[in-house]
Amino acid sequence: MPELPEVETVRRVLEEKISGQTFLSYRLGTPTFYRCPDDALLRNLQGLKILGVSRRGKYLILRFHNNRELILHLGMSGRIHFNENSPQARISLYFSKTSVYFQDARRFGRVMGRLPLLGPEPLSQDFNVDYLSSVLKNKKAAIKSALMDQSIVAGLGNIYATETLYLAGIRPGRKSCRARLDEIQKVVFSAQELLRRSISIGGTTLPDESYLDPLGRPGRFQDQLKIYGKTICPKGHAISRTTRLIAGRRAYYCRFCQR
DNA sequence: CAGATAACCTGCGTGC
DNA sequence: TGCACGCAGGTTATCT
Repeated sequence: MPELPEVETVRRVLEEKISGQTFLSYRLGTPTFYRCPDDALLRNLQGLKILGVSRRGKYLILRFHNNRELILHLGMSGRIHFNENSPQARISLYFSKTSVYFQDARRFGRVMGRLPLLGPEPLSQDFNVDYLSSVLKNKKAAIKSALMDQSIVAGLGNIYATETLYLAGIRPGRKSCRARLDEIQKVVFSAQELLRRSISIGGTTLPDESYLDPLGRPGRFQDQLKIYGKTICPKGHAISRTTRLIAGRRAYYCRFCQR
């Protein structure tokens, strides 16, 4: 489900709903995430006031008093909501006035104490042509793999990497080191444009509705996708797919618009 | 050591 | 109807 714009949308709702409240207790589901949260980590946060909710890449950061943090990652199917009746929640967080439920069918979500090492935020000044070209120039891996590598840039997943490469006119399987400077400029610009526009309308909710914000609202960016999940590109060409897997999945692209 | 691949886990749609 | 199979927005451990 969730890439940067969706996580950012979740962050905004969460911050609005729980800032200033005290973290009272929690309950783990059975089974919980497949990488279980550290019980001591959660225990040690009890009684602390939550100051706000931040985001880094696809990670949510609950900021507590005393510089303490709780990191959430939604994985593929994770969803945050406030509905009382959710016995299947993998974890429930009880704050003084609000209960937060973390649902996650596939159990790939995570609750942890610290962030992993991440590349720059794609919407920050640090993500620019100089940076990206210096990283890509020595890499032979497919450019799509590079864009989805969270240690290179934090927040792009399958949907936004696919769309970015379409807008930049680059095939997903192209070797990173074979991207020209003007193309890398387009990658940076397109990714930022996509992410900004998507955030402004609540992210992407695909037809299966596996992403909804914490209040159950869908995003609207799916209407602006150019090739992800499509059979033809905006110019009417049939979409192709790579025979080889790239970053573990088949990559979709237009062989006329992308070189 | 970079890069590719397998594994983690559950649910849903498809085709036989 | 039942069942095997493929596929899904992600990360990470393990290979080559």
